[in-house]
Amino acid sequence: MTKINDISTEERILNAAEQIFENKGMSGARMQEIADEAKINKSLLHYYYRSKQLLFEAVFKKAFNKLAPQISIVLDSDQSICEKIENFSNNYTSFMLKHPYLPNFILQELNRNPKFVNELISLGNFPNIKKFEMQIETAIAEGKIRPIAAEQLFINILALNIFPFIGAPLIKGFINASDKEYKEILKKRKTEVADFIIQSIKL
Amino acid sequence: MTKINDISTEERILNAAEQIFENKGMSGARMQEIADEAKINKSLLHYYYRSKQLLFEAVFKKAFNKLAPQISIVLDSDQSICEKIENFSNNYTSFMLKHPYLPNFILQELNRNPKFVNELISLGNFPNIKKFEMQIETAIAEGKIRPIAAEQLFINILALNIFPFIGAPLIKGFINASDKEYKEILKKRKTEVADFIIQSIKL
DNA sequence: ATATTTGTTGACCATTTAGTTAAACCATAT
DNA sequence: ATATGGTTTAACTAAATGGTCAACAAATAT
Repeated sequence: MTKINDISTEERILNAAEQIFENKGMSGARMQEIADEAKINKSLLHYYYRSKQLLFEAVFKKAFNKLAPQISIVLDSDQSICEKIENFSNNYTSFMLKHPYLPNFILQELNRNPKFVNELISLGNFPNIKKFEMQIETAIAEGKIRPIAAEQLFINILALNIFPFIGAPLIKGFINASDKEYKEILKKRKTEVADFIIQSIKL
Repeated sequence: MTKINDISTEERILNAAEQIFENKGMSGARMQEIADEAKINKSLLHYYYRSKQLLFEAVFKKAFNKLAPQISIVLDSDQSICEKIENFSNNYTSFMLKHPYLPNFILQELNRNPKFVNELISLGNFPNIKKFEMQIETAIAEGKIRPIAAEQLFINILALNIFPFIGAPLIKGFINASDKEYKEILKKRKTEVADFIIQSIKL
């Protein structure tokens, strides 16, 4: 059985599959390429994960489960609004600097197959805006922040944090930044984005 | 010759190709599917556009040439900062509501093949941040807006306007919005986003 | 020791897919 | 009417690709 070795092979496959799927997407990825990356025979892919589709789903769910907890900071935690904005901007950007292809991969595949969202929702582990909505409405009623619809604020928080990774190639072109320079700009955003948002909603 | 018919067929192909490529991306699109969509024989695709790659490039460049002028509003026009933010937010969102797959398509393909940006730049027609940078620096020096790096502000403007389209399936899931409800939320953003940004940079 | 289960491989298969080709079609100029 | 040249089609090809299978290897249980 060699449990140690089992895990090693199965994980090597999953890691290789992540690498390839996140770079090329479901339709651009090739089973042979994943096998090469994992340095195993192509048949082994089918031995551990029956089909390309199932391997893809394993990768996708793993990727999504890295994203969901970050979103939960905003939607489900008990922090104050400012804390949420600051923590999310800082944590998310730090995390994505290490996995820059992840947001693009997830959104790409969700756009290609929007029904997948429903599966994720029914699987649980899918953050929901309700609690956040209450928090915002209360804060507005108490005169702590400017009036703004919770959805709009939520979209803004996501947009300002996620887009810089998805739009990287385009933005780099517009602002003439090298990879290194752009990475510095992203690092600065850990605090800049939070400031920008808070500045906009404070009275 | 039938010049009228020539254009009609060639354009029917390009329209069909847009439809398919923007939905499925380069690697997910099938030449047969494009032919079916255009209601012509597959060989005609190769007659007018030698290969899948060339057909794809025609579609991509056409798509990019719809986006570039919008960005130029922000980077190259002579409007005031507020006018730029208001006009871009309004124009861009209005336009994208009619072409919701466009931003996703462009960013997807640029992420998959970042070298393509260089081609676009060398082809001209690629907006550059320099002028905008000067404008922001001047406005800050004159005490008209809060200090902020031009790149950061520019990224924020793009993020707040573009992300809601790319992230649509995910956001819809988080906020429990139907397609119709989400479209309403996007419409509201035409003015909300501009307010949000201006609120943040004004003194 | 050896039978049994688990892991791994190379060879193979059926299908899909981009691309080709030769013939048919059709409008127009002569 | 008919030759000409662009347009369109059906049939075909070669390569790529996801997936299978039977045999081999290695570990574990008996």
